[in-house]
Amino acid sequence: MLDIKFIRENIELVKQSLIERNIKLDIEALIQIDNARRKALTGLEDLRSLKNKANNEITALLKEKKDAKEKISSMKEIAQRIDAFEAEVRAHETQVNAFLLTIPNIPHLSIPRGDASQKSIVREWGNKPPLDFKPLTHVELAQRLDIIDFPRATKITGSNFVLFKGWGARLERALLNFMLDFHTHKHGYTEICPPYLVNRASMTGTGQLPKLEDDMYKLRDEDLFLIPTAEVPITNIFRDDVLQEEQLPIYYTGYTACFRREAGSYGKDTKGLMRVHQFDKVEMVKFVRPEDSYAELEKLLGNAEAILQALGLPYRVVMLPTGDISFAASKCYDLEAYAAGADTWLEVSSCSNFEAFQARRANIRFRRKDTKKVEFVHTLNGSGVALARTVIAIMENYQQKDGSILIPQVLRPYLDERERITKV
RNA sequence: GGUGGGGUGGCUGAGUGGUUGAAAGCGGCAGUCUUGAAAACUGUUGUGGGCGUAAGUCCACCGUGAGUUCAAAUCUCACCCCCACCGCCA
Repeated sequence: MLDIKFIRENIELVKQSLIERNIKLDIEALIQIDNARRKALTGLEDLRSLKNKANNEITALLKEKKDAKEKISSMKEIAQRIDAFEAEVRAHETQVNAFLLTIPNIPHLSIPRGDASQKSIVREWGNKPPLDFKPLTHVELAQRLDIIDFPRATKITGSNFVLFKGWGARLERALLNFMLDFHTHKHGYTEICPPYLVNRASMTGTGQLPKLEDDMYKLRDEDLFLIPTAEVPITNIFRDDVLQEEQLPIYYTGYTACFRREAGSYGKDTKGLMRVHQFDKVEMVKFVRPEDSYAELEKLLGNAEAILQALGLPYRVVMLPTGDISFAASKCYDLEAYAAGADTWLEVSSCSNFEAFQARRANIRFRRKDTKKVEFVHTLNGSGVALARTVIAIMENYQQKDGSILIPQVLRPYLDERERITKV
């Protein structure tokens, strides 16, 4: 969320950012509502001031055992006018806040302007596997090796759910353990295992609500949602808290399943593991001082890249343009892993700096050591990395002519030191 | 699910209608004393917002929301959350 004061002082900047994001919002209308709010607020506060003074006088009269009847009855009318003003101020406030929750973050100056076609490729790492045969897709491989059972997942739950089996399930678990170990041992993160259900305040704090309610799985009997990413519970750890400057930066990582309805994306990327309603992901979340957040973003990106490098997966780093970054982000890099079977790049990580956008919504602040002043932290997060698509990349890039899959070296300690997954 | 207790400032904790933004203690900061530190003593110490160049001034905030009243931390109602015990259960 942006500060209303900031918006008032930077109207042109905010308007420009909306154009660059291709979002239509009437900022002038917001300013009008806020003007009305301020006007009513001033009127209200004047009356309240009057009331407070009168109440003190009444108190004094009563103490001296004097008659205060006249004074009291004269205040009745004031009280009514205060009630009317309060209702007005409240109505305006509700409108302003609702509007503020729909305004996206301001894109950082360093990112490309324009729609998705303007994304810029920052760098590529690794070489595509030199396969001397026609590679299979992960769906075909999974079927032959009997490690993923799509039809039965559909029977149990519905379409676009997954059931891993045998070495497929082991591979999933190995990847999670490997990534968590890597981030905690080598990158200084503290592991978190958070709840998978969160309340409305948490969803609003990180920016998923109110905009994306249709994309969430929601409980019927309670106002709780299944998390779409570990970002939500982990970022909300410090909701409404004041941290000490010395505590920063804070690095958290955690594995959770992630649940997404993907409403409106039917027919798109529906093959196999590409776009599923439940997938596993290791997430990294940082709480940092404002002046450090862009350096921290680069480090975060490096932490995610290190995973792909360790797994030996060729990938590219993409900087998203203004029209393609998420609602809450001001700058975002995607990591796209190459998958040989489909011959395509798959988004396996998204690393974003939210600056104070989430912190303002979730009210996450810290106290400066020297000035003692409190201000909002900057929050960042990145996938480190998302599993379903990483599994695609591993299966397709490491497939062998005989239909088996070579296991990346770093995963073997987690898989009984096996070299490959073969048909059982 | 049942019963009982409770949500007050960074923390502990008083406060049941009228200078209570809120006692006291702890913690923090500044000072006195000291070669230095500790102790002791003194002072100070919440957040957000409106108006104002500023000094300043006004308003709000005692879980959340509504209500009663001239006046609410204090009374009423609803909701949320926490704790304890019982029941159920991985």
